[in-house]
Amino acid sequence: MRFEEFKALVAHSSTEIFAEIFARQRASVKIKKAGVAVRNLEKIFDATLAVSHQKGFHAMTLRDLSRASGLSMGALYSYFSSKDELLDLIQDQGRLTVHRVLSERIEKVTGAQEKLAEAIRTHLYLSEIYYRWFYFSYMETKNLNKEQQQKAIESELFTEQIFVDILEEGGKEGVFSRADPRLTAAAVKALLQDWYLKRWKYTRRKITVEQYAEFVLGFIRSYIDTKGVA
Amino acid sequence: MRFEEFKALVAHSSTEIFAEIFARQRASVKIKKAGVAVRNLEKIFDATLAVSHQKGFHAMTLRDLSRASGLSMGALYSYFSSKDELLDLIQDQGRLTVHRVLSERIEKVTGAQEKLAEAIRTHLYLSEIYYRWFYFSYMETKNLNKEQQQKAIESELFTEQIFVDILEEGGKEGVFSRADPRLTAAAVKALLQDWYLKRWKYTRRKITVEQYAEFVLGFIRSYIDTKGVA
DNA sequence: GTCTATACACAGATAGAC
DNA sequence: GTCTATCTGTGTATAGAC
Repeated sequence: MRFEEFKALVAHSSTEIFAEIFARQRASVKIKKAGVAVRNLEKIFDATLAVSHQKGFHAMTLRDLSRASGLSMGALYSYFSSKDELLDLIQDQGRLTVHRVLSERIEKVTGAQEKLAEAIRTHLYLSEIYYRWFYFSYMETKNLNKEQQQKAIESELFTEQIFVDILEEGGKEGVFSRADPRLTAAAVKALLQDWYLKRWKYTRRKITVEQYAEFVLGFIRSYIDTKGVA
Repeated sequence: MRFEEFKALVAHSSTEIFAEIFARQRASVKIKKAGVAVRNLEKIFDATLAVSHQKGFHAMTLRDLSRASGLSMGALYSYFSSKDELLDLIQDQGRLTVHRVLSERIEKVTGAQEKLAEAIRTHLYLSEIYYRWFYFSYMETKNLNKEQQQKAIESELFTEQIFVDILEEGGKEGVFSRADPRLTAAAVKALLQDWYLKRWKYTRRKITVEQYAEFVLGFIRSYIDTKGVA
C-alpha cells in the first residue's frame, strides 16, 4: 500500500479519536456538550504536542499551553484535573490507536513475507502521520508515574512481539532463516523508531517514508531471507 | 577487542576527564584548588546524570542535586553559574570524549572490514561504560539552547560520517556492496543507539554488549557484503 | 463554558557567616 | 570553600465573575 492511500484511510478517523477520548474521560472532563468538548480536546492535544516537541512536556508551562491552544488557564482545567493527568491521557489514547490500527491491518494479510512488509509499512506510515505523538510518547516516558511507565514498557514489548511472531511464522514456513527472532525484532523496532526520532535528518535529505520503508524491508530481508530463495 | 580489555583501557582516563573539565572551565569554576575541584566536579556530574536518568534534567531541582551530590546549594554554584551552564558542560565534555576515543581507535586499524568492526565495538563499548551520559545526551537535546542544539546535530552527523567513510572505503576495496552508504550509516547509528536507549530490555534478557556487537555486525554485513565473497 | 485574578508552593539564584 | 538563610520569579491550580 502507498502512503497517500493509507493516509486517506486513516484521516477520517482523526476526528473520531477525540470523540473517543471524550467518551473515555467523561468523568474528569467537566464539559457536557460533546461538540464543544471534542473541538477543544483536539486543540489542547495538538497544542501540547506542538509545544512539547520544542521544549519537552515538563518545560511546557500551562501558560504556554493556554497561549498555544487559545484557551484560558481556567478553561484548560475543565478538560483535565492536573498537568500529569493530561500527560496520561495523551499516552493512553496514542497507545490505543496505534495498537488498534496495527492489529487490524496485519490481520488482513496472510503469509509471513507479506505480514512483515505490512507491519513495517503500517508502523512507519502511522508514525509519519502521528509523528508528534510518537516522538512525544518516546521522549516523555521517563516523566510518567510508575503505573504509566509499566504500560509504556508493555506497549514496546507488544509491538516487538508482533514482529517476533511474524519472524517465527516465517521460520516455520521456511521463508525466513531462524536467526534469533527476538534480537531481530528489537532491531526492526530500532529502525522504525529512528524514522520519527531523527525526522529532521530524513526530511533534510528528502527521503520519503515510502523510500525508508523499502530500505528497512530490504535491510531486514537480507538478514533473514533463507539463502537460495533470493 | 573484548569489552573487559577495552574497559580497563578507558578506566584510567575517567579521572582525567574531570581534570580536563576543570582545566577547560577555570573561568566559571570559582574554586582554586585543583584537587578539591576535580573531586567535586565528579560528584556533581555523577549526581546530575543519576537524577536526570530517573526524572529528566528539567525536572531535577538544584535541591535534588544538592542532596544527591552531597554539596550544598551554595557550593554547587561555585562550580557553575547556572543550571543551564551545567547542562552545556556535561554535553560538551561528553562529545569531546566520545569523538576523541572513536577517532583514536579507528585510526589504528586498516581495512574497511576491520574498521567497521572496530567502530561498532568501540561505540557500543563506550556507550556501555558511559551509558548514563549517552542516554542523557540523547534525551536532553531538545532542552538545549540553539547553539548547543547545533553542536548536537553536528555530533550526530560526525559519527554518522565515520560510518559513511568506512562504507565507501569498503566499496572501493570491493568488499562492500555500493548500497546507499548514507542510509546504511543511519541504520547503523540507530542500532547502536538502541543499546543505551533500551538498556532495560537488553539487561532483562541478559544480552551482553559483546553479544549485541556481534549481532549488529552480522546484521550490517549481511546487507553490505558483496555476494560471492561470503 | 470560559474568562480574569489570585493563592500558594517551589524553583533558581545569591548574600554573607563561618 | 562551604554552609544556611533568604530573595524573587514563575509554576500549578483554583475561585468566582460573567
